Amino acid sequence: MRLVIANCSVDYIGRLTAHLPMAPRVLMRKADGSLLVHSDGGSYKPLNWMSAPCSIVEEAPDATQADAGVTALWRVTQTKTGDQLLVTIGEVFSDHSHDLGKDPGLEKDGVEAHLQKLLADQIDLLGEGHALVRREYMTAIGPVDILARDATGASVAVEIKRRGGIDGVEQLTRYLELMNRDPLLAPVSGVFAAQEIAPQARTLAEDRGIRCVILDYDEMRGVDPRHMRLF
Amino acid sequence: MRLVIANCSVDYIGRLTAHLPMAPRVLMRKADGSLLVHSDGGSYKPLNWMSAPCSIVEEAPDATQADAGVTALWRVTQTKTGDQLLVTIGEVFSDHSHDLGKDPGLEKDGVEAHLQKLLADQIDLLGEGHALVRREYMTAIGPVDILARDATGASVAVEIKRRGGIDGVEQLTRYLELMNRDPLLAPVSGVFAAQEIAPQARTLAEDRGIRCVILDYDEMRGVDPRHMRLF
DNA sequence: CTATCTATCTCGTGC
DNA sequence: GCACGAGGTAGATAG
Repeated sequence: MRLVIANCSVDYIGRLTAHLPMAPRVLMRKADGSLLVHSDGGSYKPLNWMSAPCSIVEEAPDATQADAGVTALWRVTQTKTGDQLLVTIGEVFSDHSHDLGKDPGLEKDGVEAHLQKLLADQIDLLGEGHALVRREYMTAIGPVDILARDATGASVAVEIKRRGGIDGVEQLTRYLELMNRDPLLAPVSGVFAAQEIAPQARTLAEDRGIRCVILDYDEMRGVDPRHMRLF
Repeated sequence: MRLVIANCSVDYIGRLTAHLPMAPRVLMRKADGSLLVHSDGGSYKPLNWMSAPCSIVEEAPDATQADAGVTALWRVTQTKTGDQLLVTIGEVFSDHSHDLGKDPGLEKDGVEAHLQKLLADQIDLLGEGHALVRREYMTAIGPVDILARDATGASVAVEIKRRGGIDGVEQLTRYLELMNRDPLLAPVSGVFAAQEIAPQARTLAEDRGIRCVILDYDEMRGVDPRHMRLF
C-alpha cells in the first residue's frame, strides 16, 4: 500500500472518457496494482480508479511538462480490457508506503436471506392460519422464495425483497402465471413482501391482485440494532 | 483529509452487522466527516465505511483495552440513520493530515444518453426507410427512448440500453401495451436496442414479438476509444 | 466459466 | 425533498 497526497490531473479512457483537472488529491496504490483517486468529500467511491489486474508504468515528464511543474506520470493499463488511466502528478505533499499483508476479511450477518428465513419461521405474518409449504420452491423458470397455504388451504406464492420495486412484481407475476397453469397448485395467490415497497410497485401489484406486506426486519428478529450496544 | 495506517478492528451496526478482525489497514477520514477502511486489495469499495453526514467521537481505551494494546477508539455515528461504526485502534504505523480543499470534480463524456443521440441520428440502423418521430416520447407511464416510423409508416417504439436485460424488455412491454391502446399510434411495434442483450432477455423479447438490435457504439461514433491516444 | 441478483450500493436527474 | 434509472456498477452465488 502506497499513499501519495499530491497535486494531480487524471485522464481515463475505457467504457467512457473522463477527466479530472489538476488539484490536490489522495492517490492510493494497492498491493494488487489497483489505483484509487480520492478527494476530500463524496462517499466511498473514488473520483477515478483502475481495478486489478492492471500495470502501472512510471514515465518521466518531458521538458515542457517539467517546466509546467509535472514531477511524474503514471500510466495505468487494465490487463484485460486495455482501459487506460493517465495520472499527471505535480507537487507531492506526502508519500508513504506500508505493507499491510492479506486482510482476514469482512464477516457479514443478516440481510435478505435472513428475511426469508425469518418469514418462513413466522409465516403467520402473512395472515392467521397460514402454513409453510417450503422455501425456494422450484419452478421451471426459477425458485419462488416461499410457497405457503392460507387458512383455506389455497396456495400462496411469496416474493421477498428488501426494497420492493416494479421488477419484483414482474418476477412474481411470471411465477404466478406459470404456477396457476399447474392443476395441483392452482389457484395460487401472490404476496409481495418487502421492508419497503415503492409506490409504483405497490400500485402495479395491487392492480394485478397481488397482496403487499411490509416486513419489519428488526421486529422479526426481536431486536432493534439501533439500540444494540457495541461491546 | 487524515490518513492513518494502523492495526484496527471494526464493528458496524446498521442495515446489517459486520465485523473486521484486528489487522493492519488504512483509515481515511475525509473533511466531510466520512470514514473509509481500506485493505491492500479488493476493488475501490472499502472493507467498511461510514458516509457523511456523521460524527466521529474519539474515546480513550479503558484499562483492560489499554493492556490489550488498544491506543484509541473511534465511535462513528451516522447523523440521519443512527448507524454506528466502532473502530478499535492498536499500533499506529503512520498518521498524516492534509487539507485538499474542494475538488473541481469529474468531467464525463459518453455513455447511454450518447447511444440514444447516435441512434436518433442514424435511425436507419433500425432498417431501411425508418424515420425519427422524436426522442423521449412521453407517455403516461414515462418516456419512450425513441419513437420512429418504419418504411410503411407504422409506429416503432425503441427502448435503448447499454446492457439489455429482462427488466428492459418488461419496460418496453409496458410501453407497447399502453401505446397500442392509442388509436392514433396503433399498431406500435417494439425494438429492443442495446450493446449487449442477455440471452434470456432476447428470448423473452422475441417471444413477445419485440425485435432485438445490437448497437455497435464504437462504429456508431466512428472512432474506437481503445486505440485513442492520451495526449 | 457464464449468467443472474443483490447492494450499508452510489450517483445523477426529473418531478 | 423523494422517486427512478444508470453504473467504467462491484460482489456473491447459482448453474
